[in-house]
Amino acid sequence: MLSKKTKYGLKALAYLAGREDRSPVQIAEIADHENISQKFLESILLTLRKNGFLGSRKGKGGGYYLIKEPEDIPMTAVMRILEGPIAMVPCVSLNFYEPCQDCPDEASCAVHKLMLKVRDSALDVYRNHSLADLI
Amino acid sequence: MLSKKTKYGLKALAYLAGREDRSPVQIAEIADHENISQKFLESILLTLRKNGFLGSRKGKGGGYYLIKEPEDIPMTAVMRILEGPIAMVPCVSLNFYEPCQDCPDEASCAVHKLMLKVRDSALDVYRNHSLADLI
DNA sequence: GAATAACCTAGTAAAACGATAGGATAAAAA
DNA sequence: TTTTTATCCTATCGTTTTACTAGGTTATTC
Repeated sequence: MLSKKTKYGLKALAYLAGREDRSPVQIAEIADHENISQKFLESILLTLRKNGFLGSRKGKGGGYYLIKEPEDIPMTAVMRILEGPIAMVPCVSLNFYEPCQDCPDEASCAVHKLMLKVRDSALDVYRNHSLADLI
Repeated sequence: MLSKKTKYGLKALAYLAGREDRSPVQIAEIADHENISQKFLESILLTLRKNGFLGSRKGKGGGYYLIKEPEDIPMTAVMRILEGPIAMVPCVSLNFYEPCQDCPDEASCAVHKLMLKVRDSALDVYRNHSLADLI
């Protein structure tokens, strides 16, 4: 299941991407428009900024704005920052790999083989979409 | 992320499917072979039985056994019982549909469109695999 | 009737989730 | 310079989910 954090983050990014100009938009405006708790959204936008997706300005006329063009923001990157691994098990994750405690041999693991295919199929979708496709 | 419940359930089913005969196998044997807590596995096998995937016998020589041939057990069915919805958001789920509170219009929701594609890609994998493919 | 092994309900510790509180900092306006 | 505005940041908190565990019940076999 997609966390609310990811869902809200995607909606906020899509909202920013859908605007004509790239002038700062206040958290309150986004939260209001997308029906998101403002405080919660605040923390989400903060992590998006810290990870290079957004810029921000304080004070009057401040807010958040896209730092790159929507076409140049791949969904793989966004999903990995917001949701974490795209894979359903750490042992098939490209960016968050971890071996399983319980299985002695990955190559002969039934779950491993299936989950590799599921990961590849999801990856295929995310790799072929940028933020621009969300608008 | 795949829950341990699902992971263990898949492993147990694969273990049963990989045996030559369909005679009952004790929980202890499966738990031992797959490095799973026996009590936890017990509850998982119980739900698999209640959902028509397994049969069981009590007493000496008892245990669990596959009720159908592995080829006839689609991964979609197994995943839905063990893990729940295949979709990442309820609003794009075929079997567990629920509307979102926060978004007024599904058709114009950025997340909705993307998650539909992700669901379809995952569904494609599960639909093209049966338990037989896990061995 | 003793041993065996599944059946079943309940409970529980720990982690994750979805926020919220409240002040600090920076920038613009007065 | 002071006030206002809006992000920055850390900490906390209630609820839910997860991953088990406990302990007794029932059915089957020997």
